[in-house]
Formats: sequence, structure tokens, C-alpha cells
Amino acid sequence: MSDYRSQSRGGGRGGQDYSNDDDPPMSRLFIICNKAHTEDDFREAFSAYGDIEDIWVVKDKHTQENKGIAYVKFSKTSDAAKAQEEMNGKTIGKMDRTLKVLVAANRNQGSNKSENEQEKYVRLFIVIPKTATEDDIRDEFAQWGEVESVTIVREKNNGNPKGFGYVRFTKFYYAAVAFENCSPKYKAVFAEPKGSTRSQRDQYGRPAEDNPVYSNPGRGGSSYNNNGASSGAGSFNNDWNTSTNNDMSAFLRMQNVPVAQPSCLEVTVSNCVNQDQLWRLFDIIPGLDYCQIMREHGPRTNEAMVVYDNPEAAIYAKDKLHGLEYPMGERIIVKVNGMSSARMDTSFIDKRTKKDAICNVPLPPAQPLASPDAQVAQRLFIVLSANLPHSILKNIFSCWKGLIDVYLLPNKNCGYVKYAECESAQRAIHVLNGAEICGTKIKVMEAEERSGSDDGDGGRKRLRRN
DNA sequence: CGACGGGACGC
DNA sequence: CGACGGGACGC
Repeated sequence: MSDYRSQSRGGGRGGQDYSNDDDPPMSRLFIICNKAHTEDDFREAFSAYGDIEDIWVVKDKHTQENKGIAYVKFSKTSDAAKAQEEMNGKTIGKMDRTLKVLVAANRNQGSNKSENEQEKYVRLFIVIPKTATEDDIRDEFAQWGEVESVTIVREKNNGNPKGFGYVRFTKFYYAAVAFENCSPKYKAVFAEPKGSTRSQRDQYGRPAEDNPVYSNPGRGGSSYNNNGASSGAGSFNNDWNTSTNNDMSAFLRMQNVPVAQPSCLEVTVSNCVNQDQLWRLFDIIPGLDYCQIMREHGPRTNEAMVVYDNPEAAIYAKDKLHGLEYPMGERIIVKVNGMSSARMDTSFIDKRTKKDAICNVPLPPAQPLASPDAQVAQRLFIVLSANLPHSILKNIFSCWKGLIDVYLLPNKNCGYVKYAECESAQRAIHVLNGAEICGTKIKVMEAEERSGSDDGDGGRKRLRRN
């Protein structure tokens, strides 16, 4: 993984890729041929299928003799697919030997022969609206080629769609055309073969624990890191409510909350500092309760929230750490939450004598969560005056029984909360609407029904996208 | 005022 | 049967 040279070329400038083997995916072919084949032979035979970025006839390092293998890199996956399917088994040049044409494996993973062969190339993983049926998806994707099957993944209990599924085509080429041309709403990618999940999905998981922040994931790089919802999501596990089974520790933590006073700091820190490092830094001052990198703040900085269990500790931490170079050359900026003035105003603290560090209203102790598959009894819509980490929100809303899910919309300070019990939802509204969480105001109300997804009946349109 | 995410297959 | 180079930021 250290060998990835392509990372720095994220953006929009034009096109020469020398080494970006797997971009787009499966656009490079591995060809087993004859030692006498030349680059020109391959160019002549393969350029009919599309733009070729690179042809490489592999030679022995020492003897310079051809090894009888070659790589041909196309710009487009579908061109590579067409070439692979048509040239495999053909002869080119004046040679007798037939070519064996395969999709090249990723540079760092060696041979491909033990794979399920076609399995990897004919199946797309897609996000599927919950209202869609297998037939809908089949009809939609049949425009790109012959669909062999569609699978919508469903809950095993109630058969409700999970919101994603698979489309299997009869040929690599069809899958490639669909991959390139289907609506972006499907977020199509080539499906991993059934056994090996989570190979590349780690980038969404936990944010930097002991790794520095990685820059860009590969294709389709929609912003993955600039909102509290997604960056917070990975830290779920480090927080008070470690999981559904850990209610007791959450309970104990929550019991302590109401006695503490405000002590929330807003910290701007280089994005090469990860959460663990930041924690250790602020933990120098006793009383650290909470430390969370929340969002990107600039091209090279993140914004974090740091909470102490008493205001003196927070003031002291600000005093000692504000302006510190950490690491060398990168100053940390520490502000009292919500205040823009550089100087600490202690009267600010006094005004909040009765408020706890996390929320300015008393909260009940933490309650068991509902399963993520649970039936939603009530959905709430929440609006924040600033972003908050997902972990804090989850914590707050888990003070009522049967919380299913909390999320904020990308790049917005509003979102949804789902409960399996109406009564919990109503209590959450009653207690939290108008409250402040770490100095951030929150509104909580019943959510409107979602506007019909794509049933196409013209009606209330408040948004133009669907 | 402020409105719709992510997701990996019954192992 | 078979699996990984050369080139190079830019005024």
C-alpha cells in the first residue's frame, strides 16, 4: 500500500497517467503471448477498441529478452472489456500462438488465476432505492446489456430491502458499459466476489486511529470527510456507548454528566494530527472527558471539539495549548466553544453555572438502543446551529429507549433521528427541542414523510433532484 | 428557518 | 506456463 503513486493526482487537470493502473478499474489487460510479439503488434491489434494509455511488453531485466507477456492499459474500462473479450484466443502478427488476454490484477496482488474468473467482472454493486423491485432494476440496467440476474439484498426477518444489491450481466463488457453510464445515484462499483467484503471499505470506517489522515479514496470521490456525520461515524466505537451491549458504562457516564460545568473547547489543528494524538495532548491537563475531530476546517486543518469535566481545566488547557506548534510549524488554535474572541471571558462560564458539559438541560440516563433493523415508529427531524459529531448526537438521543439511528445530511447541519418507540421520540422532542449541546442549539421535531421517491407522480416538488 | 445517508451478499 | 518498466513536476 505504500506503493501507491497515484494518490497525489486527485484533481481535475488533464490526462496523462503513467502509473495509474487501476483507474478506471479493470482497464488494464494482461496478455500472455509470444516472445516475438512487439509493442507495434499490440498497438495495431488493440487500438481498434479505444484509447490506449500504455503498452508494455515485458522484458527480462538482465537479458532484455521478451518474456512473452505484455500489458495494455486502456482509458476506459469498457474498451478494455471489449478488447479482452474479442482478442482472447486470437492470434496477432505473424505468430501462431493464440493470445491469452486477461484483466490485469492490481499491481500489488500478483496472479489472478485462482480467482473465480468472470465473477469479478460481470457483477455491479449498486445502491437501490427501497421502493424499487428486481424488475425495475433489471429494466433500468438492461439498456446497457444483457442482465443475467438482479439481487436486492433484504432483511432476513421482514424482507425489507436494505437499500443495495447486485446486478449480474452476462458479459464483462455489459457490466463495464453499465458501470460507466448508469445514473450516479446507483453509485455503481464492480462487486467484490462474495467472500471478501470490506477490502477497500476501510476508508469509511474508523478515522485515523494510529494512522495519519489519508487523502483521497479512488474513484467517485464525493466528499467523504467534510461533514460530521460521516467523519463521526467511525468513531462510534470509541465513545461512551461503545455498542448495544455496553449500556452499563454508558449509563454510568450519563449519570455523571449533569454535575459538570461547561468546558467545551473548539480546536483547530493540522490534519496530520489524528484523534488519538490530539487526545493524548489534551489529556496532559487532568479532567479530559471528550475529544473528537469533527470536520475539515481548511485545506490542511481540522476542527475538533475538546470537553473537560470542569471549566478550570478547559481554561487552563486553552492557556497552555493555544498557539502551541504541534507538530512543529503547525499552530494549534484553541477557542472556547462558540466564542470568537481570542481572550477567555470568564463571565461566560458564570452564566452557565447550572449547565452540564454536554447538554444544557438534564437528560435521563442512557437507554438500550433498538436494532438497526427495527421498525421505525417515529422519525424526527433535527436542526443544529453548528455541526456536531455523530457520536455526541447518538449519545444524546440514546437517553430515550429504542434509538435506531441518527444521522446528519452531508454538509448540512440538519438530519434525522429514528426511534422504535413513539413515546421516546416525543420525550426527546420535549426535552431537547431548543436545548444546547456543547453550545450548539438544537431543534427537534417530527419529520415530514419523505417525498415519494421515484414513483413519478408529479406533485410537491421542493427539490429538483430525485 | 432547515428536509432525506450509507450500505457488501442467510457465513 | 506466465504478473509488473520507463518516464517524469514547470515557468
